[in-house]
Amino acid sequence: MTQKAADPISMRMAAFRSALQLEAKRGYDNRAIVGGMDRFLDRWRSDLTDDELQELSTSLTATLTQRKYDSLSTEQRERWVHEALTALDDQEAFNDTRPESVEQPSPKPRTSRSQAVRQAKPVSTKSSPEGLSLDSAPTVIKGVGPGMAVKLEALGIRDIRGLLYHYPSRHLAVSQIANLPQGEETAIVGSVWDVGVLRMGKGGALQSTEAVLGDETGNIRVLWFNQQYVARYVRPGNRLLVNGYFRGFRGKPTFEANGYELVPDNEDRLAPGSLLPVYPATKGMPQRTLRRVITNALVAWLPRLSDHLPEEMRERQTLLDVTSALRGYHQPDSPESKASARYRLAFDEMFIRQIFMLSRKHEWQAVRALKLTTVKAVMQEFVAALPFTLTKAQSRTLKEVLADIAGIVPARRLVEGEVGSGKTVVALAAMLNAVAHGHQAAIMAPTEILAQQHFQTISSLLDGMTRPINEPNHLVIEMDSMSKPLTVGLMLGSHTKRQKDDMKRRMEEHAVDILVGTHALIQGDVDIPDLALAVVDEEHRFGVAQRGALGGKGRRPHLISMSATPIPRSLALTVYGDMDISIIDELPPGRSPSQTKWLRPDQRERANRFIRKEVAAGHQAFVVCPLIDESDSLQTSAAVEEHRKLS
DNA sequence: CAGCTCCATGATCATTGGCA
DNA sequence: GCAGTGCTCGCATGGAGCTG
DNA sequence: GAGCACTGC
Repeated sequence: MTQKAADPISMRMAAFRSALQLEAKRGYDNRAIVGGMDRFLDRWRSDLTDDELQELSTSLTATLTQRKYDSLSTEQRERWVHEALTALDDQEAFNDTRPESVEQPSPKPRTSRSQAVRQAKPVSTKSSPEGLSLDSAPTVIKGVGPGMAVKLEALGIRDIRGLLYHYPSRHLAVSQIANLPQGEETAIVGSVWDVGVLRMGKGGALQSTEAVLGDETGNIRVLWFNQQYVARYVRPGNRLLVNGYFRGFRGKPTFEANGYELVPDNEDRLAPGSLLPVYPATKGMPQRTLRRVITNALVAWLPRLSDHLPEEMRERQTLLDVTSALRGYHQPDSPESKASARYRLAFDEMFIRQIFMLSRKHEWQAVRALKLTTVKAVMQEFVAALPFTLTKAQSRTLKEVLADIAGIVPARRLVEGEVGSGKTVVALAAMLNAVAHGHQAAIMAPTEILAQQHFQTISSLLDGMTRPINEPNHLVIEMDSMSKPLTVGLMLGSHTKRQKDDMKRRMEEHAVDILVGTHALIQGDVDIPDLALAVVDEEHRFGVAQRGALGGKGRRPHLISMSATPIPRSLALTVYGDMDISIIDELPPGRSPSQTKWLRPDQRERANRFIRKEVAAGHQAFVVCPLIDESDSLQTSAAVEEHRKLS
């Protein structure tokens, strides 16, 4: 190591002292310091200026003349270390009594600045906290000015709350030097014994910083590639936090550092076993700064947070209070405390979501709907006319739906079931029931193709009852149990304006009873004056906002939502907390459940063989490709290419 | 496609001094 | 609102993966 | 070394 900077003598003393103490702790095996004690002494002494040498006490000078620590016996080493420590004490006592002018002959004033490791200031807001809230700009935090506020904004942080809730994306374990894990990023905290610049790379073009860091368990070489300036920032005697990887390089154990951060001596966090937060960051915002700023925010604001969950509830659920949870997730002292903090914060997210959902449901149901009591005759005729019998799951779901719409509280029900499970049958039954009361119903799909499919399904389900007409996009149904025929209309965006206008007019005149179409079209263009029931397919964000679109004239339609997305019930309850849920978990007989297989790229030929076999047996297959034509830049398989391979 | 964030990777050369 | 002054950041490169 | 944040006016 080279390029010694002149440090205040006290820093050098501190480094010497910790080296001695570690040596004692390790049983005087001369391994406390890389290279051994003798080399350390040489280096240490050669760093002193002549003036500084003059200032050394005689006992310390004597100690330093000791050579060949290596050759001493353990007892001799012990004695020598003891003497050296005493000499250091003397020296420091002597230094303390010296007048100030002699004390600070250091040529670089910056030492005092860098060395005055930023103590956690008792007040972490700039001005008085009066009039500030969690919504205040982050610039009220010490260390945050306009420039930094811009960078924080890029991270989505625009107020104090944003800082407190800027969660670490991961944590690093703080390890001791003696048992650093291999191949896993960790953090270590230790005292700096030596720093210097190291030339490497071709012609020594890379100037890297090398340091020796020690804790109670040992010491290690730390390396910052191509960051020469670290050597100017870090001084011997500093307490330093580094994160990085422990690797052996050509037999030399080396810690490849990614970051560095000075740690105040009185800092009690960062004990071995605790966890260091790693935050999502931006250019110009190293982890060190984010940690500092967030710590400042935590210190100033956590005490002022009040918990939105009542204590009784927290106890019942064994949840931490918010304050501890936030502190515990930002700065956990163990994996366990991180886990319990995380649990509480996750609970909050779920809980708030639930509240939001419930309020949405509340709002939806604040307006009355039409009572659509079950018209038994119609239901019986419909079920009897079906080309199949309803499965148990379908009957159950239909019953639930019919019960919903029989009340004045607008229904909000999600019917979940995989493709082919028969959701449309249930929806159609409910719509017929609405029509039996003399009202209108609509079913909406996300795409034209799906809308068309619904229309066809309805047509085939009611096959025996359709009356032939020569008007496209219309279906006329005659049921014995109904006093008059009913009309089903299909409206698509691709229809001509004339067709659409015609359909709109018929809807408004109530000449159409059931309308099939796409979400956008029905919500945007059509006024359905007597809408009593709306069925929405595969649209999960259908909320209160859309109520206006659905004849919000002091009345709400019942809402049935359909989804084929197979998510577990518990998750569905969370995500669709504003809806009641029915699950059709049974396929009609003859339908085999679909199977999903995942194959690796090298198993492609297996898939192709399977396809060929099925096709040969007269079945069909389809392959989904992300592109139609092969592109130069993208390595994905294009439809054209895939087609060639398979044919 | 651009613009990001994140992650992994990077390892000289020659002289010198002490010792056999 | 301004100026002076300390404090902090300041790797380079390439690939992967994400988002507008 | 350059910009930022803080301090003191």
